[in-house]
Order: sequence, then structure tokens, then C-alpha cells
Amino acid sequence: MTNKTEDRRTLQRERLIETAEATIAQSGHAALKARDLAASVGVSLGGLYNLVGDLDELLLLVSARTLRRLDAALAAQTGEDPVESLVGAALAYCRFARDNLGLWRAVFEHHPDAVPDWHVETQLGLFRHLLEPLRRIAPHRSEDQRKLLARTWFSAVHGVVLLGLEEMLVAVPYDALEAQVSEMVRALCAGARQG
Amino acid sequence: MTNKTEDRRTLQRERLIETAEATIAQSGHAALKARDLAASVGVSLGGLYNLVGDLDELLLLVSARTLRRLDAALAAQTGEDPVESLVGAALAYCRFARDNLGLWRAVFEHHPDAVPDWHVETQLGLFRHLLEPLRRIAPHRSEDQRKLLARTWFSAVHGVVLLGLEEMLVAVPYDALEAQVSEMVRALCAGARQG
DNA sequence: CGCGATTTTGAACACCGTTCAAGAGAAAAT
DNA sequence: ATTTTCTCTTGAACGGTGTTCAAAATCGCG
Repeated sequence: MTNKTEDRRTLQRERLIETAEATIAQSGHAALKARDLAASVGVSLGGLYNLVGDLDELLLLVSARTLRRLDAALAAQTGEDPVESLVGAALAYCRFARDNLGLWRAVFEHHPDAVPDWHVETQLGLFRHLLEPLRRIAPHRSEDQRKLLARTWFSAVHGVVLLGLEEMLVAVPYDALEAQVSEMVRALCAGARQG
Repeated sequence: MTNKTEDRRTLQRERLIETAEATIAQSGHAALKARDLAASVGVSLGGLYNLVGDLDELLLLVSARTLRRLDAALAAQTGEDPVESLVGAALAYCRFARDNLGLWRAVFEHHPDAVPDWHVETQLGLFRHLLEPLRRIAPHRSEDQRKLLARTWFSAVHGVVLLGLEEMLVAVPYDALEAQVSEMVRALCAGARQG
């Protein structure tokens, strides 16, 4: 029955993704090894390629999961005051990156030969959480301009967290990073209101 | 003569670095292959390891060069008005990243087992170009606070350029990126003055 | 049970960075 | 000039990747 094997494969595929996720979370995406994964899932080496076309594809599947969780973390940060919503979202991003360092890095550091469209769109979809607060902060702008602004501010926070977490081990403590991010977002809001 | 061989090696080392630089500029740091480099420089495969301890070390040497050029590009952007200086520096960063995409990415995407101190410090040293304009924009703050601010703003621009250049191929044209960066820096300045 | 279809397997392949015994070459000594 | 000593260069070999595919094992069914 072609149905039974497909069901089993779906199950094994799930276990494979979970194992990969745990490995990346603990040791980074460079630690993903085909032979280790095969052994963990209980499949032969070649059997991996019945579950997944490629290690790149596996990494993409894990990244999709990570992006879903990140999306949820950002969605939980919509409040009353638009400025506080944006600050909250930025801080949520900080914490997510800190608590999921390996997985978060895998999302952005992994460059497959061909990034699928749905992955790009999921990544771009994160900006939408900033759009409603931005409507209240910059009501005079067009929606397209606000979309651009959302992308830019998101990228800015991303950059601060990226370099911040890399140096953190040797320089600045994490709390200072949160303070900097929060201050920057407030400054951006203030600047956008008057500008 | 131990002198003669060392001179020749220094020369070969220089050619090696230049070859590596050209390769990374054209095809990215993932395209660096020991065998290709050895053939290009005219050394046997094992001979590479007389010139350089490691491919990681070679990448670090190339990154050091890139950082020197980036530093020079930022240094050339000091003007009269502090805001315009910061905008100029940010735009210079944009253009440098665009015109040296592979090399620029190699600086930040390469994670050796042990990053030498001088490399970290060179990277951090880039912030100093923002410090003088910041003294005029935020004179009420302490120098330490301004250093933190410089690091944060630099990282913010870095993030916008990073995600901007990745999407550029499929989404937004480069000019829009410059516009976004310029606008963000102005907003940050405005926000920092009043905050 | 037997037999065709399907699925799993792991040895083999291509490629990678790195090493190191052996050979080539230069310098010193006779 | 010849031999000896020492240094430097070389590329085959090693251990490690991800991926493939002929062969073996398993399954479905008459």
C-alpha cells in the first residue's frame, strides 16, 4: 500500500525535523550531519533522501518552523499605545533571538542555491506586525510608504540584535542590548512623527 | 639562505591574498578552494600551508583588507553638518556594501573557530567615525553613552543594508535602499535630539 | 507459497581541507 | 668536484563531507 509507507515517512519526516531542530538549537546549523541525523531518526544514510530531498531543504523546513514561532512571538505584542507596541515587538524580537540563537541564526545565515518563494514571503510577512502601529504613528503616509518603513525598521532592529548578540559574549551584557533597541525604536518613532 | 625563501614566501603570500580577494569578490567566500588557490598562485597544494596556516586565516587576512577599505570610505564622509555627516557615512556604507558585496559579506558571515582580537577591534573601530558628529548631535550625553549609540546606529544601518541587498535582487531597487537608509538616519538624529 | 513491485540499504563516488613521508634542491664540508 | 647535511617543496593519502544507485530486503497479492 502506497498509503502506509507514506504515512510512516511523514512520521519519520517529523522526527527528522525535530532532531534537526534540536541539533541546530544546541550546536548551530553547521553541525547538521547527514550520518548523525540518519542514526538519530533510525534510518539508513540513503533513507534520509526519501524523507527530504536535501539537507538544504531540511534546513528550510526547520527555518519555516522557527519563523512561525517568531511570528507568533511578534503577534503577541500588539497593545494600545502604538509606540509601546513597536517597542514591545522589538524587545520580543530580542528575546526570541537570544532564546533561539542557533535557530534564529540558521534562518538568516543559511543561503541555499534557490530560496523558495514561500520562505521569502514568510520572512517578509513578519513586517506586517509593525503595520498597524505605524498607521497610528504615521497616518499621513501612504500604505506603501508605511510598508517600506516597516521593512526598514525591522531590518534596523535585526541589525542591532545581530551585532549585539555576537559581541555580547565579549563586550556588552544582554540587558544593555534591550535598552539600546528600545531607545532606538522610540527615537525612530519620534523622528517619524515630526519628519 | 633563510632570508631568501622568506622573501619569496612573502611575495607569494601577497599573491595568494589577492587571488583570494578576487575570488571572493566574484563568487563569494564559499567559492574559496584550496586546490584552486594553489594552482592560481603557482604552488603545490601542500605549499599553501607554508604561506598561511589555514583557509580561515586567509579569509581573515582578506577581511582585514576589506575593513581597511571600508574604514577609508567612511572616513571620507566627515563634513560640516553633523546630520549630513552621518547620512553621508550611512550612504557610503550602502555603496561600499553594494560595490563589494562578496567581500563585505565575507567579513560578517565568516565565523572562524577563534576570531582574533585585532579583527574584532578593527570591526568595532568603524564606529569611531560616527562619534564626532554624535558629539554635536547629543552633547548632553556622556562619551560612553555616545559610543553605545554609535554602535547601535551603525548596527541598524548594517541591518537595513543586509536585508535590503538580499531582497534587492527580487524586490526593491537599490535607490530605494539608499532613500530608506538616509531617511532612517535622519529620523534617528531627530529622535536623539529631542529624546 | 511465489512472484512482481516497492522500498530500504550502505558501499561507492566526488569533493573538501589538511597532513606528512619522501623527494628535490641548496648550502656546507671535504 | 664530490659528498654530506640540511631545508624546503611536493602530492599522494587521510579523514571528513553530502549524495547516489545497484542490489538486497520487504511488502502486497493472487
